[in-house]
Amino acid sequence: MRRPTLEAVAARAGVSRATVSRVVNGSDTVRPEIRAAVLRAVEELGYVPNSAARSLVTQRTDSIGLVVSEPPSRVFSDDPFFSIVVRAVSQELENADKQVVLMLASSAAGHARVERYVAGGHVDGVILLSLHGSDPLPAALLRTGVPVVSHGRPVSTVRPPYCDCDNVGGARAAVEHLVGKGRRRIATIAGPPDMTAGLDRLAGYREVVSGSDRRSLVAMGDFTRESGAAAMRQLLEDDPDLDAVFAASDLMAIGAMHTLRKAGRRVPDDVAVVGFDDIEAARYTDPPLTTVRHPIAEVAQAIVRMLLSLEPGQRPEPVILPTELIVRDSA
Amino acid sequence: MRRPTLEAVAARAGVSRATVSRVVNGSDTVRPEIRAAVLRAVEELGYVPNSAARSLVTQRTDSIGLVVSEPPSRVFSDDPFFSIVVRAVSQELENADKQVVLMLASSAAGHARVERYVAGGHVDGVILLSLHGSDPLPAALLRTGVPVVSHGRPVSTVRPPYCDCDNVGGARAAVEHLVGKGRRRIATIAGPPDMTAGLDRLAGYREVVSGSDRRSLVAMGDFTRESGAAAMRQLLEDDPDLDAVFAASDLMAIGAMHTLRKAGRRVPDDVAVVGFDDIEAARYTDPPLTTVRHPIAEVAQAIVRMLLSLEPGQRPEPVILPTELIVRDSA
DNA sequence: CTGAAAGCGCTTACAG
DNA sequence: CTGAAAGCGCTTACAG
Repeated sequence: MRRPTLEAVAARAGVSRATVSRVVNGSDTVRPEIRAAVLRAVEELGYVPNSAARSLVTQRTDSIGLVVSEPPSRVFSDDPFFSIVVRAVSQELENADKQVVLMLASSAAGHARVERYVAGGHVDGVILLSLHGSDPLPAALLRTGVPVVSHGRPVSTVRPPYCDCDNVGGARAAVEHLVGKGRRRIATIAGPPDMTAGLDRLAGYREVVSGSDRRSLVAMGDFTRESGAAAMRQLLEDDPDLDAVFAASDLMAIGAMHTLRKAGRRVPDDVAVVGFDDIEAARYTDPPLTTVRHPIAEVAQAIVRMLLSLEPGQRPEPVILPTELIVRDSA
Repeated sequence: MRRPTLEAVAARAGVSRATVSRVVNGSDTVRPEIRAAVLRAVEELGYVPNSAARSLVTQRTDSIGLVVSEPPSRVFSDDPFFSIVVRAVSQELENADKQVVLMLASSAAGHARVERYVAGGHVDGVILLSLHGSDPLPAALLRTGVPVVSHGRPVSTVRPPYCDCDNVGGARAAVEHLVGKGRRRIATIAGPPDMTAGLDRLAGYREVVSGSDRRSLVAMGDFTRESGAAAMRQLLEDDPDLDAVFAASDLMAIGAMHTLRKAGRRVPDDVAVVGFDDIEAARYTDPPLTTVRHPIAEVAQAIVRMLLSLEPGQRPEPVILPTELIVRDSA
């Protein structure tokens, strides 16, 4: 079932290929009768332009790469972050009539593939997700000359333009809330130290704690429930008298609450818990989770707009969106 | 920053474009010295083949479309199903050196876009997700002649090949477990009636209930937490004496437990709860959720293999993977 | 084993 | 306003 070409449409409409091309591309320098005849032929033949041929001459592909750079261990995690970003990006790109090409790079081989793919001119731009400190991808992609933006501030020294939420301010608000509730021993479960979301939320915690004559008490996690549960066990061992914990993600807060329950601590009576992200699950925990809203979809939309308006050689300023403390029952 | 072409590599290596093409594509009919010279030139110039030009002549794109057909209301839900499928498909396709092009079709305009995109030869095959009864997409895509497979049995009369889990059997096992525990008034929160996962899980429930001289008690949901919470409220109103509920998704089970808690019912003492899917969150509810394991990633892998091995004109048999009851504390 | 040549299906100056 | 022609960057019979 061979698809009809421009040639076939031209023959049917009795015009040249150039004219068909003009009509198909919406040029307004075509006589109405001719346009109508061409459109009829297009319709009758079910003509759809071949995208490879078009890209070859226009040097555009009308697709954008969404590169997710994650270690294999987290690739199957059910972090809603991924899903929300993917959907928001697709939706926003849809308005610009562009497609999303998804690329997971979870290994060195994966990185090489992504790099080749981008260098092969397959996409007009790249959105980077989940950047880790040692990640060589940003530098490699920047070198291809293709426009690149990052969802979240990258750790690496070579920095593509990015959009992020106010991680430090959000963490600060969370911990200040705990201080305001009179909590004395406030611990934190931090995110991975090779991601800026991990670093910045920890920085916000430290600022408030050290500014209020409290001692800091830190355990590390990697944003997953399981790591939150493990970190909470560690924290209880380190200081059985703690009366509050700020987890750098809702998933870790959920894991922490699981551990607290098993240890017989009541939330918030014995230990107050605050999360970060305000994912939907935060409304369904027992008790419902007090957390910091992370405008994930809004950041994604901003990224897309940034990418689409990027002029060659230009370095736009980062965009930082505000967070908001959402008080529920856990703290 | 113009990228080097075959031409440039040929000039540098002192051979013809045909020879460079052969080396780049791994043909073994090239003399070793020449191959080495070409590879050196490729390296020095940083040559990467232009994919549009290659596709134009080979008529292949080495990418596969993943089409998610969902109403806008659910597009931003954080159902891990979406994330798991996307990741599993990418991973599996990576082994075959193919890329995933993600397409969300959440409106009539979206459908038209997807159809045009596929008809435009942008992808070599299509994987369909979240099919709803009235969805015109399967028929439209099948008409393009591009290979299509579906994740989950489609409702529509025109049926692409598919892979699914044993929804009926899984639901049966869940309800039999409740019967075995001596529960008398077993309700169900069903999925949407325009999706086979909704229909089949309800059918499994009905089979067991009606085969054990119990009355059925059904409320409808749409697989989300919120719908599960609302359905549970309805159920408690309809029959305050119910002592068990089978929810057709873990998310709905989580919503139902939320409602039960607010209504002062203890789980499982007053009301036993069983879910479906065994998402990670099921291990972190209070109490941990008894559920039916849905091998989402395995189904996705099977789909990809099916798609890649599809011969033109062939209609492979559906593949149905088994489910497994996971007993925890909620029932 | 290698090269000259045709051709994949489009777009876009350039003439007219 | 329209058409003839060149060209985008590859691959692949076909000769040799």
